Amino acid sequence: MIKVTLKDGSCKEMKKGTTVIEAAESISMGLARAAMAGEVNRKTVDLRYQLNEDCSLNILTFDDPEGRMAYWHTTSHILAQAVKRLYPNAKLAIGPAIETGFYYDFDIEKPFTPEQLEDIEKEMQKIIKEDLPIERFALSRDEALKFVNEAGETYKAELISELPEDAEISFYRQGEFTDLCAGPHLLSTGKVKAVKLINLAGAYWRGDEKNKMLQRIYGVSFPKKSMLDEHITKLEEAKKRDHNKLGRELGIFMTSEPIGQGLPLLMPKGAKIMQILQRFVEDEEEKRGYVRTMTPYMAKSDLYKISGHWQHYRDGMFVLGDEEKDSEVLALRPMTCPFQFMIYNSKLHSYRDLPVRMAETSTLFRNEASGEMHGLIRVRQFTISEGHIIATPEQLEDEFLGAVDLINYMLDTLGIRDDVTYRFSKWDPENKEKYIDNSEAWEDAQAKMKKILDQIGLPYEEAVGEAAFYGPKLDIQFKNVHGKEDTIITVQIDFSLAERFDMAYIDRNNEKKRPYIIHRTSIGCYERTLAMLIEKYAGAFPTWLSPVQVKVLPIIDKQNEYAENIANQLRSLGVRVEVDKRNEKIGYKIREAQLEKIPYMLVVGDKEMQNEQVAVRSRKEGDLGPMDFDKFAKMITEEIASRAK
RNA sequence: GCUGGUGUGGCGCAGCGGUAGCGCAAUUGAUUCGUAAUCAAUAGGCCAGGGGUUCAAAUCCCCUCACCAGCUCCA
Repeated sequence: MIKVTLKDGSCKEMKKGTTVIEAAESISMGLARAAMAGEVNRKTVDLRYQLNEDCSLNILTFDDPEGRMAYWHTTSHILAQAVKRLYPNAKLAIGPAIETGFYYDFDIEKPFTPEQLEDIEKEMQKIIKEDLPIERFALSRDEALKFVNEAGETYKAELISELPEDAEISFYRQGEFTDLCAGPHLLSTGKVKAVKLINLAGAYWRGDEKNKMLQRIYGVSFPKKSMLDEHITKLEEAKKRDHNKLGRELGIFMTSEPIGQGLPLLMPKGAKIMQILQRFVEDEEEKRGYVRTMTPYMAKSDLYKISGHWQHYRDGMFVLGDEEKDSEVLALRPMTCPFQFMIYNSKLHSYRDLPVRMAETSTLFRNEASGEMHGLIRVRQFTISEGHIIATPEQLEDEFLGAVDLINYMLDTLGIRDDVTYRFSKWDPENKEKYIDNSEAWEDAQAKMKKILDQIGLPYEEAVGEAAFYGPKLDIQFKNVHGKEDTIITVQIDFSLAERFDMAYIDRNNEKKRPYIIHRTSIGCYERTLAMLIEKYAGAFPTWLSPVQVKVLPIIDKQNEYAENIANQLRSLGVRVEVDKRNEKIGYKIREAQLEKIPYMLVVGDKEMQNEQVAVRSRKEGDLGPMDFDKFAKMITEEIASRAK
């Protein structure tokens, strides 16, 4: 007998060799029905796993992330089985569970059509109905290779051949279908209930664009139909917040075919929000000791050759002129660093001058690949709250902390602190040609950064291979409505460009020293941040950010003059106001203002006119009733000044 | 850049070989009205652009451009 400690802390004696599912059955049949996988001594295991010694056991259900993963992973096998039944020539690549469901990659002569997707889904339903038991078996590496080669599964063979020679390789079989897989898996195909194939996409084998493009099918599944319906509704709701749709509907931005891809036009409302953000950032930077620069939008290739951008990012730059024919070529700037470095180098610096904090509201140009553009998130021209801190090694830590503090202040004020995650982006020592080659300096800079991050106590995730070519980064990540993560803000430690630009300061002992450089943004790229704010607030911005803060709605034209008067008084207080003088009923005017997501509507009729009042209607709370105008003016100006959320 | 999908009046869509339609918005007129849509009339489109097939193309084929999702990339 062995002792098994359960989740609630209780201890249960079981026979040696009891499987996880048997253990679950001994607890309750309900739990056994819901069981998707097990967790033994904190490691996720299959339901078929045998308990051979004293251990802790937790039964994972669909409510546990790992349980859900097992459920979705099994569904991906059902997908693969259905595809093999309908298209026996399809070759299997990989089919993992992901955060939002699962996918499977196939190599098939002709890409799938959406109609075929329906057929595949139907076949999956059949497989579920057949309730095929899922069996696990293991083979030696050689046996496994023989097995998949006989089946003609060349992608699987490639995967197996890279495993160590003594590896024991597991397979899962359901009916006529067998797949190489580490598991865990459910016990039979009938455990899967509601399935939906979501979309089709191309994906390179092993994520490398040099490899063949495979056909990827994404899907999701749930133990109950109602859960699937709920999930689909949620996806649809999220799409309604899509900045790319909402931003256009609300007249924030537009695109135009003759202007070109990745070149959005900010319309009056979008430009107003941008200006508000920009003033906010610039004022705050000034308070925190930054000086401003304004540097050229282009430079000779010579500059980028010094920085290394010409070598690393030539393809991503808009080059003006022909390198073959012209004696010199210019390029639109893809970043501001070398320009600010030139300003730094314009004089000799004492250690007493440092740190130098330079900021610029900087328009940049990057020739993103044609398939990359997305609304305001990935564009070819954008404006960034760029800046560089030149510091002595002793100052590095404090300056880094200061940069993070500024960022967190921005995130708090915008009300998005809880919507972001922090990523510590490191270099990839396996891929040296992507980076400045100095292993020692990399490890040193990363160690310094890690120390600072740990000291602040930010909950960060490490990401290998995400560093800039000149140094490690702290990236602030935001997930868009489609669940895709983008970097909005970044702080980088640069140990190498000071060398390339021969930047220096004179220390206490009258010796020339290399400074450290921190590349940082306050609010990131304005366009991207705007996109994020649209999605966060579903277009209903906090009052201080709203392009139109108040709409005055006269009930009939008799009150137009009073309405204008009210509007002008508010304008003189710095409030952004419009008056709706159209000959429409009040309900209609309210409806339109509400759809435009304007924070306050002021209804004015005879009663208000007589009493110097306004009937306030809040976008959030509806009719607030009549209020003295002065009181409303005080209320809204305070709300704006405090940047209330 | 790659895979797939989409492109029809300002917006949302229908039409898928036989003279371009609906809803909303817009404009004009009437209505002077108290918290999410007043009534009526009118106007608006070389069906993304170019080429081809056909007696005939929004509709079929080819190319280009743009938009969407995914992959790859992202200083």
